[in-house]
Amino acid sequence: MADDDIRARIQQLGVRQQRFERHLAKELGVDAAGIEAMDHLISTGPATPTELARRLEISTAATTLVLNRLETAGHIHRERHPTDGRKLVVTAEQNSAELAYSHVLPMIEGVEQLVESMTPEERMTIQRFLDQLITIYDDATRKTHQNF
Amino acid sequence: MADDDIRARIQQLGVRQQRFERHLAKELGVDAAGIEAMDHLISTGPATPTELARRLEISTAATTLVLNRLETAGHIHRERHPTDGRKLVVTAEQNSAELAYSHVLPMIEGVEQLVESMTPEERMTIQRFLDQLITIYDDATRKTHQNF
DNA sequence: GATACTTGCTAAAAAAATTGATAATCAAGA
DNA sequence: TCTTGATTATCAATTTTTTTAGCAAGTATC
Repeated sequence: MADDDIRARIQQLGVRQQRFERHLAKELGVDAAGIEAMDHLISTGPATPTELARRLEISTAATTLVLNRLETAGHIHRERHPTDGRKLVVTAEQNSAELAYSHVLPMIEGVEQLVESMTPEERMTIQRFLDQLITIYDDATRKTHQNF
Repeated sequence: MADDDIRARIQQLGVRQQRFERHLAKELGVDAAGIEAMDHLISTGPATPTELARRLEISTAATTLVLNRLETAGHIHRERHPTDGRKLVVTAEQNSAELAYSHVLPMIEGVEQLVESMTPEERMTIQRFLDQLITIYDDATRKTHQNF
């Protein structure tokens, strides 16, 4: 019976995450795809448009438009790749990165405090739980694909 | 330091959830909004368009279009509200509900097994963790709103 | 060096959302 | 009762964002 409670909470968490992303997007004046791109650029560093397309799971054509919007807004800039002339390197502007980070900070600090408030055993429990949950979603996403 | 690991996992979970939803949408031939609407109708029973709009966090006009698409595809039907002539009652078709459920089943069973494999203490830890996490996201989403 | 692949972009079209307006209904109060 | 104001679902027009298809430039492989 507790399964249902936990599953309901997992779903609710997903709802909140999406809501937070949309909120962030509105707050910063960019669209949701732009937020995800910025997030990737900030947390993993510069990337090429194709890498971003894979990360956002949209076409490279759509990525071009996302980057156009971000560039127009002054949030990123594109440079030529030093060795591969076909590629570009997309980098988040310092100012925009800091602005975005400042908006995400409350969430980060909240999680930080929450994790710190737990015992090492609890942390391990949570970590294992999350890992297995991710695997479950991955498996479930592949499952029906394989009917072909 | 473990905070970062856990936060990364939380984010990854969100990515998988969205991916699963899109996968489901493609699998069933409806859009993501339609999936969420069906989910609500199946798990909480019939609802009015306005209720669905609130749940999906889109306008009632957009909801009308979502319902049109679902109705055309034979996944739902609309009836007049018994007491309030302005309202409609949207109900999921039995066949579609079962079909949708069968596609979500692998995920549900996975979570079920995962929860069953844990001790009562671990379950409580997870539950508290998820509850607090939801609260953190809610707070973070409100935060910058209140700059006005 | 010729051929095939990769990369990022453009253009046209499709998909889906928003905003604003409208018709029908309800709820209260004069 | 009737009228005023609010609510509900829809429609129409516009905007936003994505996809598909195709292309030009660069790279790699043979």
